[in-house]
Amino acid sequence: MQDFAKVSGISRPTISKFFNDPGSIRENIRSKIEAALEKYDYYPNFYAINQNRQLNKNIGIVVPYLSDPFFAEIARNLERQCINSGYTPFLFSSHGHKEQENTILDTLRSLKPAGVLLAPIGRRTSDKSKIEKFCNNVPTILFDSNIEGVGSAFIGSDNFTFISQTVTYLNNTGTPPCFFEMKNPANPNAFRRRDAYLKIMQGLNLEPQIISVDGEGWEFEEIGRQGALKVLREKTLKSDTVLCSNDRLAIGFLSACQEMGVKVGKSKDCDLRVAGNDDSPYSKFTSPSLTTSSHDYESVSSQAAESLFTLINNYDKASKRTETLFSAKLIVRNSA
Amino acid sequence: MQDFAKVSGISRPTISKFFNDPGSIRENIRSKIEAALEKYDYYPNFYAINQNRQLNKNIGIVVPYLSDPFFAEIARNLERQCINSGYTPFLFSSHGHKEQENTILDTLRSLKPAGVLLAPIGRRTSDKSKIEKFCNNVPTILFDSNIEGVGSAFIGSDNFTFISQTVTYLNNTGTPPCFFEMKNPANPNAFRRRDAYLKIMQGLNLEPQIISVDGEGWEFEEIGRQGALKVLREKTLKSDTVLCSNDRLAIGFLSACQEMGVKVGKSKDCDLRVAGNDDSPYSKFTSPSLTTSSHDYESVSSQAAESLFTLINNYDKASKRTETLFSAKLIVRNSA
DNA sequence: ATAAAATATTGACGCGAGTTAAAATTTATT
DNA sequence: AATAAATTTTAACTCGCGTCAATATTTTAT
Repeated sequence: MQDFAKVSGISRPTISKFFNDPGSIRENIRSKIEAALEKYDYYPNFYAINQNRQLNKNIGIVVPYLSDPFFAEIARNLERQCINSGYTPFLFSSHGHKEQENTILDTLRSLKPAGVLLAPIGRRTSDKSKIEKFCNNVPTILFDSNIEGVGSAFIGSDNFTFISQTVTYLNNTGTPPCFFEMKNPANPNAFRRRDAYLKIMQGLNLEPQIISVDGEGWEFEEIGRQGALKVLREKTLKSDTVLCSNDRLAIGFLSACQEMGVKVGKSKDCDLRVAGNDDSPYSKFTSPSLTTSSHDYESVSSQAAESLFTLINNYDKASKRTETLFSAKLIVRNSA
Repeated sequence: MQDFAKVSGISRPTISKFFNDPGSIRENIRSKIEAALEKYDYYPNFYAINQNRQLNKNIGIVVPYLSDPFFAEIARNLERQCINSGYTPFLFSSHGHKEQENTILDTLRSLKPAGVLLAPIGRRTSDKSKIEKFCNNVPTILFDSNIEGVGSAFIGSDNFTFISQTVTYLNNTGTPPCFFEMKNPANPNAFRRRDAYLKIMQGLNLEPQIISVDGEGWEFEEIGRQGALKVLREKTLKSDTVLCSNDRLAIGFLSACQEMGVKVGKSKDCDLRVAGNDDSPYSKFTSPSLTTSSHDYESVSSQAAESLFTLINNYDKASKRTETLFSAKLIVRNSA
């Protein structure tokens, strides 16, 4: 930078100011710098920049599993929000492993970002005390999956409305649904959905049936398919309507139905109605297209990002932890 | 680190050595450090670590669009490879925009990573001279999408085998296919696939039909669906067999067929056969399940990672640029 | 026990830009 | 034109750890 300052005819501190906020220096000086920049192709060193800075512009984004289209979509939105607000996002995926999540937390601690947007792999799976300690050192907003009392805020979707809307709809238009889920879900929202299903069925004075299928990991479609094949073969379904804990399981379920010659849909000649949750980008294109509940992706991500930005700018002033839940929107398609 | 050295009773340079390679110091000293680490929870500063280092362990991974399941999958594999080899991967998505790709390149230049795995958004879309300059400064391996002469190596899939296998198979089992694609594809491999289709049909002495549908961006399913609806309504298909340029378009095509009551499959009562390319994670679960060509994800990613690691360790010795293409594997399912 | 080899300690410098305070210069105001 | 206000320049310090050379201390081999 010293060299660049010399050749551009501007003092080093001014150059430094320029890179932090080009608007803070006088027009004629700025254009001189810009001209020199064109000519000499200098770029500041990331490590040196951040070494002795009080507040940098780096934001960490952590999701449990980036190959899941839901998280891919959320991550994409969050990155965009950060970029638009002048931050540099660093994206990490825990790959569904606690160890990886911990490693990422260590990396981030060392990166000392201005803030972090964290979707933990789960209250029961994550290393709670580690995350707690992390949040005490780095301004952090939790999203998607809540850990009570941890982080400065939580922003997510209201799993109860997901289920209640759909159960009500399915009940009003036909048989009340049974609930199809993983016995050991990778994502903790599944527990809340199961609870919601039970509560709502109870409220409607209906007998619940929960089908919990085997399988570990994040290959939900295959797990759903295998589970559905089993259920369909053994004919253990007590209802002709199935509500799946998430869309990816539902996609697997639909695939099994096709394989078994079970016709899915709303018309009279159909054997089964199947609904999902999450409105994954692929649900619109299944055969039949999947009836599901949609996250308010846009609201969740913009709210999470906004919360983090204000948190960053007011980190000294302590404020109460907030939890924000966005309601689901029922998306009626052809499968139920 | 000075403080930590004091309380742990070990000298600072030794602590420094410990963090760079715990195996390089004596057992008894190491365990002392580890004990102190437990007790005092010290972690080194990322910026300071990298500031005055000759070779760091950071690797940049850049993909054009992370919400595309193909890139999500490749990125996941690449990250794993890096982690397993002791590197810290930093993942970036260009979000399909040249400007974003350029910004990422700037960030990476400043990050001075040991190496970069880059999948450009495309020979025609990317800022070629910018990428070229970048590659002169940072050890870079290109993957997925080649830019002739740029980077130290290219690793990708052989688009020709994708198409040739499938065309041959479709031709042998029924009508030769027409080719369904985007007029202005977001991913440059589409051009190679189109060319391959033409060449192969010519070689077989068959009349090609290319259907190029409108639409911009990365929402391939919807683009495929709209395009298919148009084609099906206008009955412009000259063949009862459709080969789609990629799986996501095919998924949209299948969705349109379902909507129009067109039956897809291999049996006699079916109207159409549809095949895709890429073997996206969702293709197994469509109705009917999608016949497609599979990338050798594992080989591409491990080869790309390995190439980068050896490049990093031999950056001084100049070696010739190599191009490695992995063949596709035909995955016959029910749609064709 | 002694010599040789391997490792640890001491002390000091450097990385490259952020940051600050005082002095010098430019621009804006009266 | 004189004064006040806003920027820029100068000069120097800082950040935390990598790195290196000389020295001291282990460990291993003889």
